[in-house]
Amino acid sequence: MGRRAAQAPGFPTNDRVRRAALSLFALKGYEATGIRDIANEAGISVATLYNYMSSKEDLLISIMEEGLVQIRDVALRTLKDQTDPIEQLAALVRLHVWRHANRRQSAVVVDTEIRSLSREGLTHIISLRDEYENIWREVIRRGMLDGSFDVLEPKLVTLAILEMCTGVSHWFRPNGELNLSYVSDVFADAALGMTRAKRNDKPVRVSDVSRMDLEAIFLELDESNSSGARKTKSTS
Amino acid sequence: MGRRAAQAPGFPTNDRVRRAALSLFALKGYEATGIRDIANEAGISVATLYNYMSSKEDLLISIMEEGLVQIRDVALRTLKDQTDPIEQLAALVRLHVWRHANRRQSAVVVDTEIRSLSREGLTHIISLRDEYENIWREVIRRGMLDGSFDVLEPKLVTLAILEMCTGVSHWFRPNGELNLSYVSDVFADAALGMTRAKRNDKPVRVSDVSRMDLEAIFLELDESNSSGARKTKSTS
DNA sequence: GTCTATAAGGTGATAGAC
DNA sequence: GTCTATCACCTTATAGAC
Repeated sequence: MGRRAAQAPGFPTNDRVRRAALSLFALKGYEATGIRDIANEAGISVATLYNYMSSKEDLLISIMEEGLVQIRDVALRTLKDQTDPIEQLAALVRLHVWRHANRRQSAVVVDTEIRSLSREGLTHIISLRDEYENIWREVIRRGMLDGSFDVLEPKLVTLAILEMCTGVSHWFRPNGELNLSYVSDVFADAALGMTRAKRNDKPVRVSDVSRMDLEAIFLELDESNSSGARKTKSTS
Repeated sequence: MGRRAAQAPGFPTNDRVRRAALSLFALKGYEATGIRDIANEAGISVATLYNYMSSKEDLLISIMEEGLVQIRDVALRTLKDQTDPIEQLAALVRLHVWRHANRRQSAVVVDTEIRSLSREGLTHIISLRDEYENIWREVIRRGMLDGSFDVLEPKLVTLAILEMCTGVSHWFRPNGELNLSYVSDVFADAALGMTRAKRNDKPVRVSDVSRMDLEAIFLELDESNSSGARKTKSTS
């Protein structure tokens, strides 16, 4: 794997630890990442590392929690601006795709490391994930009731759309040739097709729904979060 | 994690090792699985285990290879029976969903342990996966040319459909309340919606395409494979 | 807050007897 | 083919000095 240069100092140690763990967990996986790797990447010793976390698993839990809470809150906030299920579904798809592309590390850890959790943390994370999934389910359900969507099985289609969008994190590269705004259009259009979205008996395409400034939405959230910054370990 | 009972004997040791590794890799992940776990699950000692594999990673590679070769071959064989891209896409979706539900362990390992491979095995596995993806891409491409499909970006939509179907392995339970044949219908319908599949200018639903006996297809393959059984380690 | 040193046990893999 | 015993190293986590 080779020795990586420690991250640039200047950031508080607390942040450096989180970033180090996040990038290593995303790259190699939680099990394959040792606490020496984390300490080294953060530029501190193993003993010092334990001043910023209570255990390796607690660090994982807090990283996953942050990611899930963030996307859940963004989703809830965004849905308040719209009432049309078609607009809402397109917005959810864009948000989810954006996050899985531009916050890839966080998304990957949330998506793949659930199996590394042991009971205590597991129930907590699962319940957060369920909250987020229920937001989607509710939009699909309402769209079926008002005739916007026509699907065989709302529950399954919800999962299908979610998995489809989650997959973006597997191949999207921030500096690649694909434009993220375009990618999120393609996926929103796919979701509208999957649900057979219709307005006035006419199929709806992505060009028929309004767009949104994803960058701004997540930026706003980043700011409102960093003011009340969460800690991994309560320091006395 | 607790001590699991070793698998019933009767099967050749070679098979028991493969089954043990497969189920443990799928359950806990490759990194979290020790060679002692595998040996214990297979009912042999660690030293004996090394008579049936050359290394833990080689065992992983051979498991992933088997899974990928199998689904690739099933896909190729099935496509030969049909020429209509719409029928072909529905068939691919059904096969992929079926496999990710009924051969869940194999599918999960193939989908999640790519990052555990180191160069040597990685290139081999990636090229197999690319072969399989290209089968899908070609079907979508042909469907676009003959007017069956209408998508914004064939490459992205191919990935989207694949990821959507792959997700089935995350929640499907063989003895749960969902009927697999129904699930594969829902997903085939979703894929037809995503691609805006049309025949004679009318949207195609899953009820408009022919079904197939998935059970029989995979059974046939199991049999043709077990005759020329692959070995993990060449025994002198 | 940060370090060096170390505890206590797990890791993949092998030697050599039977 | 299968085993017991062992190697060299790595793992998470902590004690105690500064």
